[in-house]
Order: sequence, then C-alpha cells, then structure tokens
Amino acid sequence: MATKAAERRLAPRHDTARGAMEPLVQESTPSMIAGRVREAIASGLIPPGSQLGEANLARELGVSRGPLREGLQRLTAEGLLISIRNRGLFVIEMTPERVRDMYLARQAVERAAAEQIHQRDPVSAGAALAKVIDVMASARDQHAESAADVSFHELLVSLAASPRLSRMHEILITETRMCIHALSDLYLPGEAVRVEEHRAIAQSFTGSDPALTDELLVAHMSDAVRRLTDGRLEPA
Amino acid sequence: MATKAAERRLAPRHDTARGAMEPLVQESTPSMIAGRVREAIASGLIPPGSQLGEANLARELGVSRGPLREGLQRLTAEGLLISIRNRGLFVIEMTPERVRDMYLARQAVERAAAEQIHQRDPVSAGAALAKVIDVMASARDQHAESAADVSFHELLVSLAASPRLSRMHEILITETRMCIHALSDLYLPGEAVRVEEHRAIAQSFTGSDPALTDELLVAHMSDAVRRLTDGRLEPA
DNA sequence: TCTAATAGTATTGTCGACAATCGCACGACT
DNA sequence: AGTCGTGCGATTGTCGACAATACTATTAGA
Repeated sequence: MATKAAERRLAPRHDTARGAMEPLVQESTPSMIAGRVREAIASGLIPPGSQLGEANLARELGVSRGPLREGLQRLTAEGLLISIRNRGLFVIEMTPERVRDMYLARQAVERAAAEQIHQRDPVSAGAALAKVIDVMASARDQHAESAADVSFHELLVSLAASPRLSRMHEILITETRMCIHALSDLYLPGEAVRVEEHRAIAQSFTGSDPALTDELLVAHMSDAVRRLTDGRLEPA
Repeated sequence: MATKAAERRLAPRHDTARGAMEPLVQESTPSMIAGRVREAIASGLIPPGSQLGEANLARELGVSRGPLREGLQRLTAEGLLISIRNRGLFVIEMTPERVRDMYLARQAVERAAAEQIHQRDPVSAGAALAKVIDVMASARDQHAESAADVSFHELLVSLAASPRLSRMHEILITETRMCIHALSDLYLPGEAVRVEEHRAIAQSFTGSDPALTDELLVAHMSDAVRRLTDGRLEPA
C-alpha cells in the first residue's frame, strides 16, 4: 500500500492568503477506520452478533491489520464491540435489557442537552429543529423518516454545544440506528404520531418552556422503549 | 512475555458445584494497558499537556508498541488523549471551559443515575452511600478525602446498575481526578462543608425524595465548578 | 544581524511475519 | 455409547523493522 504523501504538497508557493486556509488537520487512520466500521454497523451492513474477521476487514479497507486493530479498539471502548481474547471481536446484540439501558442513557444526555439549550438560545434552536421536522414530514419511505428522526436528536444535542454530551450521544445514536435496522418491523410508530411528537418538542423550545420540554422528552423516550421491547422477553 | 495459560486448568474433575465458578474472562492486553495509563493520568503521574512517547511507555510496561498503541487508542476515543498526526498523543489540558463541560456531562449522568436509584431501592442506596461518607469524615489528609469523594460518586452511579451510565461516568471521573491533581490548591472546599453536602444527598435517598436529590446534586456540581473555575480566565 | 535553506535526529505510521491459542473433527479407549 | 485425547485449520496476539514525517540545529547568504 503506497502512502499518500503527495496529497500534502499542493499550492506551490502561495503563502496563506485569507484566513480561509485551515491548518489541514488530517485525522488519523485509526479514526477513519473506526468511523467507517461504525457506520457499517449503524447502517446494518454488519449485523449484530457477527464476528469481525481482521484479515477480511483489512483487505476490504485496504489497510494493514495494525491500524485496523487500533480503529477497532475504539469501537470496543465505545461498547459497540465486545472483545473475547483469542476469539475475536463481535458486534453487540441488542437485547431488550440493553435497549432499555441505551434509552436510559440517551434520556440522560438529551435531557441535559435540552436544559442547556434553554439556558442558551431556545428560540432559534426550536426553529432549527422545526426544519428537520419538515424534512421528516415530507419523507416518503420509512428509511428517510428514520434518518430524519436521527437527525433531529443529533441536532438537538449538538445545539447544546457540549463536546462531551455530543461524544456520548454519538455512541448512543449508533446503537439506536443499529437497533432500528435489527428490529425494523417494530420501529414504525405511525408516521403522523412521530412527526407530532417531535414537533411538540421543538415548539416547547420556541415557547421557552423547559419543564414541558423535559416532560415531552421523557415521554418520547418511554414510547420508543415500549415499542422496541414490547412483546419481547423479560419485562422490567 | 510468557502467556499465562496454566491459570485456566484448575479443579481436576469437579463439575461446577455452586455457581461460584466464573467463566474466567481474562481481559485483553490493550484493555489492561488502557487501564494502567488511565490510572497514571488520573493520579497525576502523567501531567496534563504532556506527550506520551510510545517507545518509552512500551518499554516501561514491558510490551511492544503494537498493543500499546491499541490501548492508547481507547483513551483517545474517551477524549482523554488527543492525537495529532505524525506528532503523537498528548494528555488533554483542563481549561475552565473543559471543566464546565465535564461537570455538565457529570451532572447529566449522575442525575439520571439518581433518578434510577429512586425507582429501584433508594433506602439501601442511601445506606451504602452513608458508609462512604463515614470514610470521608474520618479521612485525615486531603488525598484520602478526595478519594472518598470520588468513591461516593462512583458508587452513586454504579447503584443505578446501568452499564452505559457507568461507562460514561468512568471517563468523566477520570477527568475529574486529573483535574483535582492539576488544580489541587483550588479543590479544598473545607472538610466539613464537603462532608455535609454529601450526607445531605445520601439522606435524600433514605428519605425517598427524588426532587430533593436532584436539587442537591445540581447544587453540588455547581459548587464544584465554581471552585475550580473561579479566579480563572474567561468567565461563562 | 537576521532570514532562509538544509542536513540531521527523533518520533510516529505502517507493514509483514512469527508465535500462541482456540474450535472442531477424527479416532481410541473404558 | 459416551468420554477423553489428539491433530488440524483458522484466527488472533505480538513483535521487529522499515518508511514517512516533523522538529531542531547548523550554515550560507543578504
């Protein structure tokens, strides 16, 4: 594998004109690998429970096993993979127990994010969220609808401008997306209901009503958990 | 480095008597390395801002650079280290901004944990927390006092029995400990006050008063942030 | 004296190969 | 018939070496 070094030296002598020239921080290879595999897991391309063969993955991604293993260690730290010594890495399976825990954590993060937004700029946040909801409302298939749903919650947390909340949420959203694909037949709450739930949350920001936002968020999460775990084994 | 394989075959023919025989899950080497380095950072042995030379660390820990880098990738994923390509890994520095964000995230996690405890078994949780407070009250030096403080919050979250909250909290607690050492001169709230704040929280569990717990927790965090960022640059 | 090009050094990034371990299938023994 | 031992194939764990890059010191030039 040839290293891509020539990509660096471009612009022969130009001496940084406007401030528009960024320091060119290229993320590390393990980071890119982790992102790629994470996306593959979230999108259902790599199903839950399956083993990740290092040799295969390395070949597919065009890298050696070294950087690959480093990237996979990240996903292990995120709890997305579990490592069994001398056996390999496996994608976690989403049991009802895990789904409950995941939403418990998501609730913690998103409630905190919402509270933070209310202390910053709830009105413009509500407007931004409303746009995503419009996309959701105009979604034609279930896939686009779910994507908009995810976008809504990602935007919600990012509006809190908290690196740590965002980082924690990214992991949880990955699990959520994985869950959506694995249990896709359960995750259809009826288009209208879903849109309305989200719109209510957005409007609670516009109306600057922290208590209402919190209440709606809790209800929203409870609904999702109920949908995803109903009819399944081991009730709470 | 000799592999410890002989630890596996013990008990010659005994056919699992009581359930006390665990599956003996030995954690992976990168995981152990991550734990070791994490502890070194949390305890202040490796100060914030310092670079982690791979060759040195590998020699000290008695491993090759491969497993070491894998372990370090975990800490990078946790946000404890930042990676600059072709430059190396550096321990993050705790700016006031970061301290605020850290406590925002801690608040999110611990409030959720507290809420969960109230839905499970608040009384026995309060009792367990009271024991830690006794240790804190009998601490002779500042070091032991801080350790008990950390133990209190670790126990608090673990009592919620949520793997995800615990995992997120572990990262945040590491940052907290690092912060305590880096700014040790600021983190002395006066022994009596600190003990009383914690005891109030524990008693709010015993009294099954979720709203009070929440309120005390928020105040507790705000106090810590104020202490750690006061007199420092850039106010909120 | 200050700037700029350059060589040297140290560190990281990547790779290929070897060693260790596990699961499985086949066969022998009680 | 069931259980234990053994060899085989495949995968992971680990290591050492090489390549690429960035920082530093030195030196030539204006």
